[in-house]
Amino acid sequence: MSRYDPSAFPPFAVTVDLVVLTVREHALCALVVRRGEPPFQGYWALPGGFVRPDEGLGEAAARELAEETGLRAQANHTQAEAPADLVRGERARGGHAQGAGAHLEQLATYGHPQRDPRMRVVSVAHLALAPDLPAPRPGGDARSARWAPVGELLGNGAEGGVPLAFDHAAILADGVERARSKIEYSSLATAFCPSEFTVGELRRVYESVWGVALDPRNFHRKVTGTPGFLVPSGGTTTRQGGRPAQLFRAGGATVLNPPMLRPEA
Amino acid sequence: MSRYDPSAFPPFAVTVDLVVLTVREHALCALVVRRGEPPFQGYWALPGGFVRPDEGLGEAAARELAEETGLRAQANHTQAEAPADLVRGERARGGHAQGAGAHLEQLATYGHPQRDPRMRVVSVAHLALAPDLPAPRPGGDARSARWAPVGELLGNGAEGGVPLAFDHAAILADGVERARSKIEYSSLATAFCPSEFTVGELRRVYESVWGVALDPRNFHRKVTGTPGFLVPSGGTTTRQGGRPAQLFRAGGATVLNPPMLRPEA
DNA sequence: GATCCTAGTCGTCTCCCTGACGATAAACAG
DNA sequence: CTGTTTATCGTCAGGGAGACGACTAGGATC
Repeated sequence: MSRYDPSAFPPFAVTVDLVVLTVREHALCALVVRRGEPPFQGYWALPGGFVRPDEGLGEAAARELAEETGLRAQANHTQAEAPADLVRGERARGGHAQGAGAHLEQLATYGHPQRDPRMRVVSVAHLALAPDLPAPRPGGDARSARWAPVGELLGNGAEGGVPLAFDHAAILADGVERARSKIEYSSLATAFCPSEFTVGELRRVYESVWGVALDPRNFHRKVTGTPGFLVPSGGTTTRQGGRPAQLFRAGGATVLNPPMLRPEA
Repeated sequence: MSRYDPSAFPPFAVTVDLVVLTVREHALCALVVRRGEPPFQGYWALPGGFVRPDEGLGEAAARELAEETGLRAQANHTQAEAPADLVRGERARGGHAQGAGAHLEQLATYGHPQRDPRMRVVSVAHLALAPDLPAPRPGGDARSARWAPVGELLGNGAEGGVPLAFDHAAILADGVERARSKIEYSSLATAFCPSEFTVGELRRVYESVWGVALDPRNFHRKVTGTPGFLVPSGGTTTRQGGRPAQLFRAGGATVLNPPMLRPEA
């Protein structure tokens, strides 16, 4: 049989959906937008949209991310096409002032036949990690958008929390789990921080994403002892009440060996 | 703007491509089929095909896997729709006689606009791990198929090895890298083994996938000491020249904590 | 049958990482 | 000056992993 018959193929709609995560007020938050039309009118949903005929999947995700948040994506590793104009994560983190940058990577693809009641839609979900935005008003267009704590969306306890449209709760759960596991063995937690940050801020990122408390002394020893994870930027800060802290920026290392251990047992 | 306009959406073709890996003669091998028509006529390619209008992505991958190898897929964790008739990996490994079973999971999605010269094709790649098949003749239909060592396909040294069709070399590379990293922190290496196997056979799986030599004594201590990884089945074997080895089957554990460490530094 | 070879299994020793936690440093609030 | 808060440095014990010796139990060879 002809495996790629160009004339007779079942047509699908292809979209990208975004799990955009940030840490706000010691809580892991996701960007959600309110749907203005059926189906799921009035429900909160992940931002996303159609992939255009002439753009790649990562490009579409970066475009949607920029439209929703103004963040310039730094397309990152993983698979698929990496357009030449998007630098790879390893180089980007070091080079640019990443004030408006965010980590972006492909998450997974969701294509259940009935996931959209109107037609066959395959959605390539992407995961974006962003520092806390100075402008909490994300939506670029008229739809309302907000940062919602993921615990609120997924329902950490008994109830399922705020119901999300389509299968977006599952997508969000997968994205959160990916972020949780990935900061274990990569330096990705720095994507939640501004370009300069303290060890304490980085520790609060880990604590917020994992939902645990970490020992400040062991954490400090670990992150400053891992080669390439952090490089001191020279300055110090006096943000909150205590002793001024040394400022760091993300080093060149992308993988952490040995990894950060998530306490749990 | 209307994000999900059902009437005007750009149509895409959606396919699944399979990275099917096995270990044969102390080498990691991938299943490739020869293309009988243009483009890339005569090239080796990954098996795959169109997703049908009424089937999910995992279903399509399982169907293609069955068509090409006769393996019954055991759809595994990760995201996306898990049809009710496909058991999840954790339960399946324990329960069934897994003689004809293989691990199957979604890998990543590739959608560069020009990846197929004829039309816009988005391919949802899947990764399958199978034990060495008794019947080395995989193809179900007329096309020729073979198990090729991945080193041969990807060109571990200077040259790029056998050229693969489309972007299949990149997909294969991603699949191999996924397998290499995943056997570190999961019990997935047992998917390369028959239902009963020895510690030595499992060690040779790790050695073949990673391309390194492991200390038999430390490996034995590690795998037998990890709770839930292996359960003794009672029997022993006298395969090759040495002392008979104890037989095991895969235990219920899916994640390895602490992980197997891939020597490298 | 004695010997060699091969592969499997058990132990030991050391090093390094981690978790637990005490102690000191440097800011600010009263 | 004293208490509070956060940052940073040190110490100590336990566990896991690498290096490697030793023993076991089969077949092959002489």
